[in-house]
Amino acid sequence: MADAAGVSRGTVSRVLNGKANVSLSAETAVRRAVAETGYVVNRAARSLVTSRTGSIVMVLSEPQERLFEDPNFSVLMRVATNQLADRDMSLVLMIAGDDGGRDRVARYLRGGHADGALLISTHAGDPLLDEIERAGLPAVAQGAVLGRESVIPYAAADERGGARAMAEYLVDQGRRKIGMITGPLDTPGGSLRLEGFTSVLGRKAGKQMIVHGDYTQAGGESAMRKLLQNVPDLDAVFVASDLMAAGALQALHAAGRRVPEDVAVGGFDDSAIASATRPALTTVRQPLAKVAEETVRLLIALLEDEEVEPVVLPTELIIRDSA
Amino acid sequence: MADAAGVSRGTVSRVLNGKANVSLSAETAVRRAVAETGYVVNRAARSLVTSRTGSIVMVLSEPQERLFEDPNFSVLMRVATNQLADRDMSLVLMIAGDDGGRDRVARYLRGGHADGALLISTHAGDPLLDEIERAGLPAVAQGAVLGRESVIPYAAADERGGARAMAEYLVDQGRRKIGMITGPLDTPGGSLRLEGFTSVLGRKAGKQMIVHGDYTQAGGESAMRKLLQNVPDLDAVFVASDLMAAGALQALHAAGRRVPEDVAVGGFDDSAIASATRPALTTVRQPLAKVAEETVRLLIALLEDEEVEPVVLPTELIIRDSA
DNA sequence: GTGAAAGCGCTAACAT
DNA sequence: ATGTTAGCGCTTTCAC
Repeated sequence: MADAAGVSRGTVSRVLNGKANVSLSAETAVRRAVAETGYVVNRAARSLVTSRTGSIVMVLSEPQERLFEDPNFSVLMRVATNQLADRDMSLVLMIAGDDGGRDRVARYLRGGHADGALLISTHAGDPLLDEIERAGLPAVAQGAVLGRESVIPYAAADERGGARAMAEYLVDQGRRKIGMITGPLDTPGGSLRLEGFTSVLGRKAGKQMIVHGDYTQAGGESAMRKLLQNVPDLDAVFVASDLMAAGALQALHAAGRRVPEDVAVGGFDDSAIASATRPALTTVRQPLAKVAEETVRLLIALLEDEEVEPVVLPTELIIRDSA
Repeated sequence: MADAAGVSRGTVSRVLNGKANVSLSAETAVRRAVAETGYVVNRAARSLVTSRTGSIVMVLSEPQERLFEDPNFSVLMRVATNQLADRDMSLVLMIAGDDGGRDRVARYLRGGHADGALLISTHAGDPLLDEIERAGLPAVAQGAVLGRESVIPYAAADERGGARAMAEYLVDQGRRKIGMITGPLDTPGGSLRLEGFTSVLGRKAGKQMIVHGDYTQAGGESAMRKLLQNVPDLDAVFVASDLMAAGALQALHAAGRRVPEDVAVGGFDDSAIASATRPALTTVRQPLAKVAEETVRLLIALLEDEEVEPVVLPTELIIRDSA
């Protein structure tokens, strides 16, 4: 390569890395040679000397079943690959759904195989978090990591605000007995949406009005059954995800309740399923693509040693037929 | 590391790579030292000398909108990361949705940055295919790549058979005017499901009975409208994906047709949405996880220079309420 | 069975 | 502004 351009290896390297102190003629010669020979740098060799890998890991901390269904995640993936590709970095995917997976990810990170980590739906108390902190690896999360909000920067939708908007809407519609089906409380979507809900309902959000789900459709269905059992005269329910809401609709249908006449149902996410259910779901739209973009932007900033602050983006109430 | 174990670097390498000619005592010493020092091999250095990268690329050739909604894809991803992680390989994700993306992937492959490629929903005639062939890179596809069935091994569901089963079922139910909404014809799901359908309906599958969709819900909805316009007395429709079928249900509802009384609707995939629609979809279940497993198994076999044959797995008719 | 040593392709420090 | 050179950490001959 250096021969083909008639310059030294050092100069080739300088051109390829955009370093200063290269004459125009040398640069032209190198670029021409690169084009002619189809030369591509060997990343392994570069990585060996720079000790940067040019790749970042996307860590999915999710029990298997959710991965099948989560819409957020594919958006983030798309945005992340695109945005990283622009900087010639690549995205490595790892799943830390169980101990074995977490171990693998930890080994991988410890091995210095990645320059940074993108944390997806990491639960509070995940041992991986200590590992990352100890390794001093730049990391950002999509959605706040509960309890680590100040150490791990994140971008997220305004979970609390979105939930509050939905709760207020249901109240404004004249609903009096409003229940909630939450997500797992160790996820921000689980606890923050609940917080938003109770901040509006106050003491009316009694213990028997709240049932915890697991973000699956089947989970939403059984949670709804339980809620109906707890509170037979329920007239509205706020479900923390559209998928669970779809399950809740089925349970309500099976119980002979009309939606929205007898029971109003509010979802969260505005995922594809929201407009497919019957009745179509009134829900809270999350600006997923924007959240994903911001998440990646934060990581890139971190890699360049810039200061970063968490980003919280506004949600939007989408009114359809279920409430 | 070599010092810590009291042996030479060469011996350490032999132990770590499971090579022969290592005494038990040396092996024990090395393993102990590894455990004590927390040593992890430097992949870049290894890669530099072996010229294997230890990673494989998953190439998603999909216009952006589908990625949001495709269920197959996350299953494959999960299976692939797990299965590759078992062999200490990592999965790099690339999206080749447009020319820019394709270029990036091509550059990446040409640069020898991956040991193999996992092709997802690659369309017939994708220029990337030539690139891969030229580079001699081991590659397998999920779903047949139309026109390259014999050069690119693949694992897939029996698209044709599944479609045939659905068509036969609709006929057996006494339906006479059966339409179809297909996927894009340059995808195996598009053309093979159509083939299965016409193989049963024969000349009854006239041109105006077939409308092409794009696998999106909105596309299914508009395709259904068009179909109703073409054939007002339609009494059944086979839709090539559940998501499009959800759209079709909405169009039918809007047109005042009852499902299944007036029009029977059959879907394909048995994805999460199939049981969420009302009425719940009668559909064709694809063994996604199995397909994903087989796809990865094929690639691994290929990496080890074994002979591989395409794998086609049986589908199953799932009868619910829509037909 | 094991050590010594060459070298993978690159970057960065040092000369010039 | 550019060439020269010393490694980066590993695997792999080649001796022994």
